[in-house]
Amino acid sequence: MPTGHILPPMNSTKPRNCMLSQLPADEFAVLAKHLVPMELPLEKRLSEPNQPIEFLYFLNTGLISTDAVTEKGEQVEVGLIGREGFAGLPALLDQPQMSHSVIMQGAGDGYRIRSSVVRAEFLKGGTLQKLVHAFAYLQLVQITQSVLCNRMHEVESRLARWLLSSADRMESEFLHLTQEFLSQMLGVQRSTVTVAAGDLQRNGIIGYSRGRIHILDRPALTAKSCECYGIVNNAYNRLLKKGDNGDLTYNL
Amino acid sequence: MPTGHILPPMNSTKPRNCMLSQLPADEFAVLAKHLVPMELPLEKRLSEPNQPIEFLYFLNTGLISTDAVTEKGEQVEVGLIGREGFAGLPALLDQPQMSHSVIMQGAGDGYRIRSSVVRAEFLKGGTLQKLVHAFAYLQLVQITQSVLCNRMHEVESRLARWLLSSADRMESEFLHLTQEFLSQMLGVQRSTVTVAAGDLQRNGIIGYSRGRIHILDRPALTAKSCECYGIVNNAYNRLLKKGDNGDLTYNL
DNA sequence: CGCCTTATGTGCGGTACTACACAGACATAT
DNA sequence: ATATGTCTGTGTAGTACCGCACATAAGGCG
Repeated sequence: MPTGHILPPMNSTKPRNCMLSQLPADEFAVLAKHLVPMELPLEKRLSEPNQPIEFLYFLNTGLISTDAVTEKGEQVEVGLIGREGFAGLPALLDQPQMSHSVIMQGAGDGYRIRSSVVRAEFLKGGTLQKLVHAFAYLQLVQITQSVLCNRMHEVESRLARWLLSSADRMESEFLHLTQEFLSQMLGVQRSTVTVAAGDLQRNGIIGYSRGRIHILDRPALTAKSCECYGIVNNAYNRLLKKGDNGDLTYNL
Repeated sequence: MPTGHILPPMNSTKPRNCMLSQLPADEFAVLAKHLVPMELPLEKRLSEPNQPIEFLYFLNTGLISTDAVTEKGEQVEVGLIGREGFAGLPALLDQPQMSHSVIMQGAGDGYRIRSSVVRAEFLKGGTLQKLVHAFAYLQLVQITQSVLCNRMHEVESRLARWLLSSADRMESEFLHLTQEFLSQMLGVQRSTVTVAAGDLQRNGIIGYSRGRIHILDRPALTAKSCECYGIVNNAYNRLLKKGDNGDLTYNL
């Protein structure tokens, strides 16, 4: 039953990553041998655009951001990943690369594992496959909604949506990001973020200073966000259940 | 060897849909019993937002557009599907719905099939699963790039990208769409499309009249498009090979 | 403490669109 | 031939954001 003992540092505790923790013992055992626990500091890059995806990353804490990039250096965030998932989905689809950069957007820790190991287990069709499919669906919903959102909704709404989603995945109302960083995620000018964030600040909805953001009034922030937040959030709530003990599990 | 004989109307010919045609005989036989051939006229709706996805659609000819929608009626296209794939991917991930509307954007024909049938076969892990993974990857690349494109690139480039992609999937330089329709796909005003398309027309790059668009100068149109076209196109070319006989096959 | 770096605020001209209105061109039905 | 609907062109006012420049503030560190 207690499977975590295989892992050196997180000894005798189950991974907080909810895909790993939800695996039956036999499936987990296969992966556990290859999981390398590690700290994942802010802005650590997990994979580079158009480079082979050698490793997957399963978070216990923290937040991963995947960003589409162009050669010109244009960059926009397309997805957020917390402990409900992992980075490197294309590798499981047998595709070694993507024009993405994947980066830690909230400091935390997790496991690195060679993608070929997970892929082999994924193809066997057990619980892991079910979990991956559910996670892939959530990513799909998220990215899809971002296509529409980036086209139709204005900066302040997108900022609100983005702060809420990040806080949800991080399970924390405190985020560490500068306006410069935010502007890259949202794909707007830094000074545009200043204006939008300043407005939220003046209304007491968020507080921030030098890269430390604190969500003060979540209902008000939700009201400022576009409906994209609700649509994506509903999908997460449909697929994931959070227990009183802090466990997060997929409804399979 | 000749598997098509199971199908009433397309008798003794293999489906042009390249996922179906590439299946080994035994896998195809399982699906073939349930495939319902049908004409798919322009603007036929294949699934409605937030409704159960009961059927998948595999095209032989024509073009499917998937669009993200909001309750307000905002709408933007997120993906194009031709005979290299099918509509209804979320159903294979065991998720019955999506806030998408799926519509025929180029008239054609194909097969309808109950999603549960395909899902059962998909989970067995044969060739079908490989094909679905490859197709899912292509959709992912496409959608992801659209997130960035919608944020960063201006209408004329997006229009050019979009015309090229549609023509690629349709395998035809003639498209049937009004500017009204185009404006919904691109998420801009109809009159904005008039201006952008008028510019392309004046430069002899495309010709159009009352919903009939003809690509006249593909190199010039490519030059007008943003690099998103190239990025997505490269992914298609990596994964799909087109034979001299018109066959389209995935490199598995 | 003063200095330097990093983060944030603010202003200003320019632009790519929006929102809306209306007119002309063409297509089809009566 | 006339009517009716559909598609396309054009103009005008307004706005959200860009692009850039520069000012201010807030730690970090000697």
